Amino acid sequence: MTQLMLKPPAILPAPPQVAAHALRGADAGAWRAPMLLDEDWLSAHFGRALRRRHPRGAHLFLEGAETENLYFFLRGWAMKYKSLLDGRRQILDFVLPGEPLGFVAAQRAPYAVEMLCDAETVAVPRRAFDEAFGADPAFARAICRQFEAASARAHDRMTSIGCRSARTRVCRLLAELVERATGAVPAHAPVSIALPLSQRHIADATALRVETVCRALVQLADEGVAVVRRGTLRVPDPAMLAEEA
Amino acid sequence: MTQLMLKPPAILPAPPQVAAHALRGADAGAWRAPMLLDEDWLSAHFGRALRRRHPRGAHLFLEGAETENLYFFLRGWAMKYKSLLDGRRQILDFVLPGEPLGFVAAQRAPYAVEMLCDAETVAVPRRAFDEAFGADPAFARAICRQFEAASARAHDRMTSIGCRSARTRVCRLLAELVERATGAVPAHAPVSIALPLSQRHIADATALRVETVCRALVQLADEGVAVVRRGTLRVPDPAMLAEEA
DNA sequence: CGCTACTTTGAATTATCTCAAGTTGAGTGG
DNA sequence: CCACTCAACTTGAGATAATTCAAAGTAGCG
Repeated sequence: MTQLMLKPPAILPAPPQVAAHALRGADAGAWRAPMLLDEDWLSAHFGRALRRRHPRGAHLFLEGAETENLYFFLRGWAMKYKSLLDGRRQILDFVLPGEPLGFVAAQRAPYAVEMLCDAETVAVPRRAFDEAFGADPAFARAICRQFEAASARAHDRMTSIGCRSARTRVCRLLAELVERATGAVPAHAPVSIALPLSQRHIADATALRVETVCRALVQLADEGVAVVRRGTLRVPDPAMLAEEA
Repeated sequence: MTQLMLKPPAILPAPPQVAAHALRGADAGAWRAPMLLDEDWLSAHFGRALRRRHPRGAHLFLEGAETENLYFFLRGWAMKYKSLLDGRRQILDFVLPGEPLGFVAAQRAPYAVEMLCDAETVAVPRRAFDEAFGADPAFARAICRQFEAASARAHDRMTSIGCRSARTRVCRLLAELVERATGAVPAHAPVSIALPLSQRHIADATALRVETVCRALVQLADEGVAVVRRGTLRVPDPAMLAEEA
């Protein structure tokens, strides 16, 4: 009954370049990344599925919360993070349009989720999700696939944080985000994407301090490798950035 | 057709304490952790499932390999790791008896898997696995659950590596392994488990250098928090160790 | 018994952090 | 339109946890 709504990102056509807007947050995420789970299909499949809008800074849920829904991102970026007792924060992953969010087994959220810009989601009640998971192997597989991809990203980030220099960690993060946002493998053509992240966010994702991130970004900008300015990331040569990472 | 072979670890009875053997590797993992996926059930379910023995140091597969099987660990420990060009190695996770290993979506292994001691697995051909996944929602859910748990561990480790001191990172790792190996939540009763890891392994898992790990372990031993000696980890007070982590 | 890998300890080095002090820039309200 | 505010960004200089390098000690294994 379900047509193939699961497209491997790799074979998707490269999306159009997004214009570089000066407004951080407002326009970030307006362009839709490759939609792994089609919205119409979601609506049809989950009768009680609820479409929701979230302002920048809103929490979808906090760490430890009992979540009654799972979510699919239609628009906007979010971050998964853990807070530490000493006030530090580790950003675990980012959520981009087209990606699912939530847990099948865990009762309590192992991390918090906060919107990085105005966003839109489809909330699916756990029960409906469970039914779909059991009834539709293709759906189950797609979810599993997403978990696997998230797991791979977690491993990459762990390796990055554990083994690489500050500069390299920042490069890797930027390269990853460009690749995920554009859905394209790194080429030599210049790319520009809306990046709804402060240096604080980059610092918390790479396990560096803001000052260190700042120094790295200044250096990268000087060298023309990558320029982050006013909510926009410009990369003259993504392949070069990827190589650095 | 499938009886409930999926038991949440939390409600399992605490397993018997394993005797402290002096032989690293030989006896490590001889005791079986809570089996999430029963061996008999696996055999019955996957006709072509193949039981295999692997010596310590053997690779199940290397990073980048095209794996034709998925695996379930019956006995022994293994590690998932990534190798870096400069010779460094990041251990991503450990695999304990009762846990599945493999990828549904990825064609190529994103990490290598090496045995930490003599081990025994059940290899399930990808095709058979896929069929079971589609045919049996309970199985699919169990797999998803395991992925989720692995993902949570990756997030914890990322946070640990990114935000904590050398000493704390080592404590967290030891606490995690004790909890996974015994299947029990930390109590005040002394615990001793076979730990088939060298300091090198601990270093690569915590993103520290061997010397730093050594210094941390010496300190922990002096304070009576945890003692690692000849393949055995003794923890006088697991609750205290957990608190430290 | 001797090789090899692992562990331990010390001393010097360094990447990153911390602290401190600007500067810039977006948003606000007069 | 300007002054004000607050947060984000930038830069410098000093502190430090962990690394690096070096070397000795120990244990496992053929």
